[in-house]
Amino acid sequence: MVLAGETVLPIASGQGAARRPADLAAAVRELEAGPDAGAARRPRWVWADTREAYPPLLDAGVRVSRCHDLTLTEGLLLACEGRYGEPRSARAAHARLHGRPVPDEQPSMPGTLFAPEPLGADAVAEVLADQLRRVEALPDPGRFRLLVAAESAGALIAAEMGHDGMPWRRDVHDALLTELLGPRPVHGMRPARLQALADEVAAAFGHPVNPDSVQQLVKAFKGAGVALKSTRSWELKRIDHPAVEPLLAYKELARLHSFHGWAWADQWVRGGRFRPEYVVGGVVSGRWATSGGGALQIPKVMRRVVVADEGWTLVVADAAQLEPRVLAAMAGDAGLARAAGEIDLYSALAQAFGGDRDHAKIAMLSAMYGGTSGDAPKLLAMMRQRFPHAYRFVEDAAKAGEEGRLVRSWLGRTSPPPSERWRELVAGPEGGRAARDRGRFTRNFVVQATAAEWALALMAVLRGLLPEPARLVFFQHDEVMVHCPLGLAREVIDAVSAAAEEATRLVFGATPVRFPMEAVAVSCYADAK
DNA sequence: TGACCAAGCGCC
DNA sequence: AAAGGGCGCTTGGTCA
Repeated sequence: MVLAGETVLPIASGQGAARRPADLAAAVRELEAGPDAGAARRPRWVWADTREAYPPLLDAGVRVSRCHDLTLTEGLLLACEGRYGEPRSARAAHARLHGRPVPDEQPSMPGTLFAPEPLGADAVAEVLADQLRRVEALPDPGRFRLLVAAESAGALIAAEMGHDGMPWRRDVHDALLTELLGPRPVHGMRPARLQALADEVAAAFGHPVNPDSVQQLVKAFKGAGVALKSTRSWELKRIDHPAVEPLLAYKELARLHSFHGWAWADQWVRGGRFRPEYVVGGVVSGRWATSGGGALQIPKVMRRVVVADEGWTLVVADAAQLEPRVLAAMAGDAGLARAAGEIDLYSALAQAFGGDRDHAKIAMLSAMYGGTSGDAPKLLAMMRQRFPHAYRFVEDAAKAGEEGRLVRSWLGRTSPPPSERWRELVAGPEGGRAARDRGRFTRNFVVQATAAEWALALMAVLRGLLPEPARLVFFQHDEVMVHCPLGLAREVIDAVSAAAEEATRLVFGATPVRFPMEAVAVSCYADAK
């Protein structure tokens, strides 16, 4: 079912002509809840961009069960086809289809002078048909279809989470800030506690220093006979000077104040809800990004501000050691898969290694991230010996990256090609360094991107299993949060486990690898761990 | 004055 | 506890 502007166009055969209902939202609601609307029979909505099409429906109280997002799909396809940089909007895709000049990528920001007419329903149907053809031409269309479905479901979920928002108690937030920083200052002033720490720093140096200025700090330490390469906190911790302690305290609190302080809450919290703007596929690996609100960087200390409504609860779940499990499943490494069949993967790994858990963890992370420092080389040799297939899998990805080739996730998300700049660097005297850097990136890409796919599948399945009026309200890479009435907690917790199993089956088929996802019901996010 | 970069650190 | 890949976001500082 195509939705373009105000037009609804059935594209399955024999379902009638395009129409422009007087009340679009009501028409969509009706089609979603049609007489024979079993879950599998509900329409799949095809539209240019979920970020534009869906929020008005949500505002009108309408939710859809599935969609095909042309823009997201175009991005996935272009990358896969080795055409990474080309504009990915549905409009651009349509222009290319007709051999017309392709419009520049145009973020639809408020205040843009030209808001182009939305693509017509026929054009949307044409782009869809073209995309479906291109998918079938890929080496593994089945997996890619799953990727498209999951990415599109993610777009629905992102819009819904932005609409519903995560519970955020402003009174608790204010109390926390006041406790740590002092009362809210008038605009532009430092909170009392921060000012006191800044004064302590100045006193330690014997002259005023702006603790927010790296330059001034380095100069001040130099004057005190301490040479510093940077003012990173771990470097500061190593030196002995009376300014260090108040400075470290200042840095931590100043960050809290400027990133997640009162001004942030004024902008992002309304009606007891924090409503971030998620960007699906905003990271090349397929992880989500945010375009405001910093939802993916909320400091742990802030978790006590996230409190369920009266009579409701928060079901919080995160996938344990997701990335090594993903590697085990992808590489088809029997030994690693056996370890990943256990709840605590690292302990199982340590047994297979004959070493301790910490070393097993370092070995695993080094393999996935390309670590070289400390004990990594020795532990990597062990990895290679014990888990040759898994080792080979990430080594191949790294080698591809070093040679400037593309790599793909399990479902077919494709890494960006190397830049011109990179090719120049690689040809130059310091070429080895640039090559190794890209190798580390592609090595990690195959794992991180596939982990993102699993998480997307998990959310898509979970969304379909949630009983009304439970809502997904937060997602952070491998962690989800559901807000629901207390009485539904058990059902939601079970839904999370079921969704993890189903996501694993969807993405990897039959595999001995387990993906444990333990959910807990808490009234406050801070109590979840 | 606005655009842009680097540093630094929060999250996974 | 960190290593290491990925990000967002703010501040200070530079440059046109």
